Amino acid sequence: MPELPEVETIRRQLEKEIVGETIVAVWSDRPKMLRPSAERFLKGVKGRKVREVSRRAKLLIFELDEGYFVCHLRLSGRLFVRQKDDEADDYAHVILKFKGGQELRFSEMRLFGYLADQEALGGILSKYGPEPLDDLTADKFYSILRKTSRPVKIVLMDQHKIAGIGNIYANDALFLAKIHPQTPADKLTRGRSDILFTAIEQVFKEGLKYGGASDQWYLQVHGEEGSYQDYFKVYGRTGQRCDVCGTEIERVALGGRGTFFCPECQK
DNA sequence: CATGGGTCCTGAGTGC
DNA sequence: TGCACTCAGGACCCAT
Repeated sequence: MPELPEVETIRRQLEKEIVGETIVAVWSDRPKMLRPSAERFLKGVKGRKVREVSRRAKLLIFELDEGYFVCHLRLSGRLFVRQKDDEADDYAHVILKFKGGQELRFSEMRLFGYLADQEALGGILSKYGPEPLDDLTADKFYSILRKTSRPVKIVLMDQHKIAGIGNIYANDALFLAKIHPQTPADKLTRGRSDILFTAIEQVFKEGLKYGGASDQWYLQVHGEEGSYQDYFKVYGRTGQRCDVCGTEIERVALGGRGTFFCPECQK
């Protein structure tokens, strides 16, 4: 699932590919993926030029010469940069067509992802928590954790508390920090909070270094896979041996999400 | 405000 | 081989 490292990898690639392009048309066979509606979305972007591609949490933000729109990849979303005569992409439900024949194709098997204009977003961008690689500090992180007794993994994944952490990196960061996912957030000492904060930075940097994790659907803008999935520590590794102690990795459900940990290293 | 459950959607996986 | 069924999963919505 695209999390901060995957979305940031795509952002960096898009920045090189589509800045300066002018949107001349939008095609879709699933108009519900365009917000607030296909008609209004089209009206907001047609004829506009892409000035910059930025990111907030897991949202890609396309800054235009007038206004902006965003894209959320949710579970199985992919963005491909293609030429108009390139062969079709599976599950491509929205295509932005640029002047000159280049295209930005939004492929989304589960149909949870969306493109939204400013109007459809309301104020949601300001409701996200701090960016882990940017404005989050060890102090802020500790103060977030001590305010709730929910399991620490649930807190990590709460976008309103901290932005950009999803299931893969939450599991792997907790493993690196040797913290059990179910630990109540407010039971962590300042020292362990600091270790977890560093672990989050570490797994995100590693994810970025490998171009993201392509364990299910995620692909980069030309269809390449990332390779962080080859370096998963616990995520998706039920029954395999822990790299540190050799104990079998376990899986439990926490908040309805698959949760992976080493019962020996993470107590 | 904090918390937890339901919901969306479809391919993959399971059982027969 | 193929059918019917269940499940995963991010974030929003709603009830408590």
